[in-house]
Amino acid sequence: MQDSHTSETTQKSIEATIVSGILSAKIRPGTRLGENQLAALFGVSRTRVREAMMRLESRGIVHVSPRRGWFVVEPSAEDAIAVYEARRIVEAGLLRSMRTLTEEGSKALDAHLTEERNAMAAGDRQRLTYLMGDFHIRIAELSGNAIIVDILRDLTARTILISMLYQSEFHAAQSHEGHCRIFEAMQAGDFVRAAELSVEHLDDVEMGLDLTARPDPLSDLCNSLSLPPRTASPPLSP
Amino acid sequence: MQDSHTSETTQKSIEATIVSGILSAKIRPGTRLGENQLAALFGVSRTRVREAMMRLESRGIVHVSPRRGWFVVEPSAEDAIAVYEARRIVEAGLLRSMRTLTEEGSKALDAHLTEERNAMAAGDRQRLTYLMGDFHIRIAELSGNAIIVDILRDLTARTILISMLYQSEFHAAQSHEGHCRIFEAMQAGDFVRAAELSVEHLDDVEMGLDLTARPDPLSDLCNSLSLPPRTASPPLSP
DNA sequence: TGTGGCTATCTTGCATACAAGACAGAAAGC
DNA sequence: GCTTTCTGTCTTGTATGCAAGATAGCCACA
Repeated sequence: MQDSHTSETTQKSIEATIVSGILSAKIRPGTRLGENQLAALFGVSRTRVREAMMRLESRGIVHVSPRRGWFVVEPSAEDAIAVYEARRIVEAGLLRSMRTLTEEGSKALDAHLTEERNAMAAGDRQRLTYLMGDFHIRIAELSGNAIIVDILRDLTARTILISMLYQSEFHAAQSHEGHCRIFEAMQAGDFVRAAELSVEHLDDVEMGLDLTARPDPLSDLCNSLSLPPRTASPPLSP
Repeated sequence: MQDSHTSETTQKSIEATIVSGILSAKIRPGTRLGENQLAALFGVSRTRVREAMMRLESRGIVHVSPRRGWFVVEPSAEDAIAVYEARRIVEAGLLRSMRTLTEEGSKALDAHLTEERNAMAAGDRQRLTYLMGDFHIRIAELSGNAIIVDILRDLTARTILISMLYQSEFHAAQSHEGHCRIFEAMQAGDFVRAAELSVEHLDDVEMGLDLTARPDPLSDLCNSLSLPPRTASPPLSP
């Protein structure tokens, strides 16, 4: 699910690969997604790449600058606020709609929180970013409602892009603590409390952002100079 | 916004036209959307039609049957349940997140409810279907959150498709009454109550569906025989 | 009369070709 | 040295061509 070019290039693998790359913080906001590069990477023609880009655009993941190229979105401060507001609405509504936490669900969340702890102990920041977002998707999966899962996956992807732009430092321990408290409320069957905690948790994370910072203080520069982004792994190299 | 081929064929007009057609119940579920037909209708090449179809597919509005064609989705009974559940989650979360109802918002909703009454008096069922769905979108617009508006628009489109498949008769008066009660709660500033009423309203509508009915008892037949659907206006004729 | 298979036609899937615009870098002028 | 302009290159935008598959209708045949 996370390597680029499998032998069988299925219909939506380009789309899924890019979203997966964002969710695991391997693709930065503003990353250029050239049709030719992607076509070569996946061994297909530009046509199919464009179709994937169109779908991703309708999901709010990429945007096109006419005759310049496709870019992973760089959410503005207003966008960031809207995304967090949307997440509060959907996640609180979701938790409030829940009635029971199944045994499997409890185990799944427990295992997830253990993974979070392991990643924290290992200092694996990229994996941690992925897990912190995935927790909320896991909760959506408990509901069994694929529509909500899709919505939250896309919102989480945008959240990760936002955090890469505006989050000066990563309070992983605090987020993990928030997740644990939400889980405890769910285990206690108090889904109203879980919803409230979830809203507070999202408020906390949003408050930790520096939304006064320009979205692209020097990532623009990097792109202009055709330099790779300032992280360990280059965006889409095989 | 509702006629097919304007002189300026903008980037997303195909997409918007089809969604608009569904929202106003002019396009039935299962309607075949031939690439060639749409291309001719909009005066563009199949390429752009395909791009619009791709975006609509990612929004859950159409689906493709390989080498057979594009079709407006015919939600299954399970899909219908998931859509209503998702709407309850999002709309209840939305209303609970609201704090005030502005003067403009109150006027907009009031005007909308008047339109509903007018359409009921005129017996304009198609317009009524549109308005009944649009009420919920209007509420989303009050929040000023474009993400939530988009989500609810797509869910509403699917809701209308569901009602065309499973709703034996249309209790417009009952729905209108529900909308009025939600509006009253909002005017009173009681958004928790408004959220509860919204959930009940959606429950009522869902209960009015006959989900045991097969999704396509004879619309399949109509398509197979290349007959127009059994409504007044043919799906996409100019 | 019913049934099986064949073919003609129509559909989408996918690649490619060409056009138009944006950008970078060089060259020219001041 | 600085600015301006021009041109080559690279990008996406769009149409078109061809191939593969699905379907319908016809024909042969039992």
